[in-house]
Amino acid sequence: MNHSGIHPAPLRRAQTLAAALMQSLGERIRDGRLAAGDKLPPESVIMAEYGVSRTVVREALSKLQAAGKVQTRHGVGTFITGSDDAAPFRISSAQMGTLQEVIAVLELRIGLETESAALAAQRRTERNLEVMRKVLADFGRAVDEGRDAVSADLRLHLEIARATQNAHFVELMTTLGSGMIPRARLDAPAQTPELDTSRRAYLQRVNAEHQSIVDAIARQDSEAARAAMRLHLGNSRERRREAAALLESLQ
Amino acid sequence: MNHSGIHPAPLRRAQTLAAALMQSLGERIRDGRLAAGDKLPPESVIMAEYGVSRTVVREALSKLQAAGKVQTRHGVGTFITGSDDAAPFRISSAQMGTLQEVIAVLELRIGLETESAALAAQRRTERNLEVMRKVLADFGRAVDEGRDAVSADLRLHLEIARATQNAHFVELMTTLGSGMIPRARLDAPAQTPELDTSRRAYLQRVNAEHQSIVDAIARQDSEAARAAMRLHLGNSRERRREAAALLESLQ
DNA sequence: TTTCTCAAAGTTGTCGTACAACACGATCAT
DNA sequence: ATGATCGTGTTGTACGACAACTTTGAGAAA
Repeated sequence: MNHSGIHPAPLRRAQTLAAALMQSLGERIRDGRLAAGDKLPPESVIMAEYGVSRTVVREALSKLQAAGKVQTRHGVGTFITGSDDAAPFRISSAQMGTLQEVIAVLELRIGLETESAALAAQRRTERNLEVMRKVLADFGRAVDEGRDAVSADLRLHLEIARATQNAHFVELMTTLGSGMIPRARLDAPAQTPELDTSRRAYLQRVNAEHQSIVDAIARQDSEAARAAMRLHLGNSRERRREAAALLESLQ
Repeated sequence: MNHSGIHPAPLRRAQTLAAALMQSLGERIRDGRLAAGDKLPPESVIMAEYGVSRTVVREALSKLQAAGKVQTRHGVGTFITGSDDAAPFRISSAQMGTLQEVIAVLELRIGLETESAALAAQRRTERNLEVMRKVLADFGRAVDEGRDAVSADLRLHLEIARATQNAHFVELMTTLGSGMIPRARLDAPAQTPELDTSRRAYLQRVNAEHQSIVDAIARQDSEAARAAMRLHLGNSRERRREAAALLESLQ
């Protein structure tokens, strides 16, 4: 069982082995350890390196292929595609399966949206403010009536992006948001009364945080807006952690 | 060999059976014959319908999954995901034509990369540092020898993104970076001696800023790293403005 | 009756083996 | 020297088996 060289990281199990392997190989590519045009090791070698079956290797390669990162030629091998100038950034909701992934995206949003909030405070129009306040009300109503509040949440963050008057923030936020929507059921009305009251309390805290962000933007205090947004997303990250731990304990 | 029902189109062989099957299933989804939320038939049924092995079916489903069109739940089934074709985020170099556009992207980068630098300071490995220092040296050499320094610039920013250990930062930075490269000629050796000395001075200031970012990351001072990065990108924005004004006056 | 337990069935995840199809380089016959 | 042929390495497909996970429902316990 001599793997000849450095054994790769032992594949933190994401959801399936294939997904984990895809992630690992994807990192190798991003890192530059595997450059454009390079030939990947044969499937048999990858099998040995990671200690998985060929089924798993092939599924991982298949996903990378679908993602446009590699290209396979029958009887020859698999090659890294030379990032054809346009390497579009996208996040599929499938990737948001694990808590790790959700947190990773939140980290990105912290960077993006704190700046977004600060710029919004400087540049928001009255119209932007109107929309924000309307969405804020929608959110509160959704919470009271036990409806799904994720959509209103997303709309608020999108409107803040719009208020920067910089189209890139809006586009990027849209891309990131599309991955959030399918998680709606997680935030949907809970089954038991205890969970439901806890959910309401949770959503009301979220709403209060939203309120203070909008307030800061309204009075054009960009540093306060930045801080409020960072607090909000940081709290979201912690709440995710706690929710995951809670679900774990209920199991 | 009675497939019991309507035999689907006999799979015009695209390249591989799996690819053909993926295409066929993808059409069913787009057609609306399979709507969002629907459950696909079990793999065993698809095998029978198309007369292919489970290997092929699984590879096809795997590709659809990677494309975000379906989602599989272990022990339950495969389901159509509600139109996840959310527009991917991309920036074409063609968009970077006007000064306004360049500045808009820089604003985005300020948000993204200040956070990136802060996280990098907390999480960077020794290997990350090595690469950063090497790239820093490359940059300096390129400046001295009058070569193009944009590529080294990009590589440094990419390595900082890598040091966050969060793949999304790398992916996004790669996307943003692909739009920067074609601007190389602007930073290429100038024609006249006066412009050349000014260019050198400019690039040496950039290098100094890079140095202080890397220093902060090296000593794991995340707030300093954040500030240094913000300073760097903010200065870049101003330098762009000045350069544009200069070119304008020479016109 | 109601609730809980758990056993069974249905489905996807992984493994292993075998062979077919393809590409490429080396070898051999002419 | 040249061309055909074979061998080897690699990916594509098939089949069978079992593990892991969910859901459901039947039976046991309250």
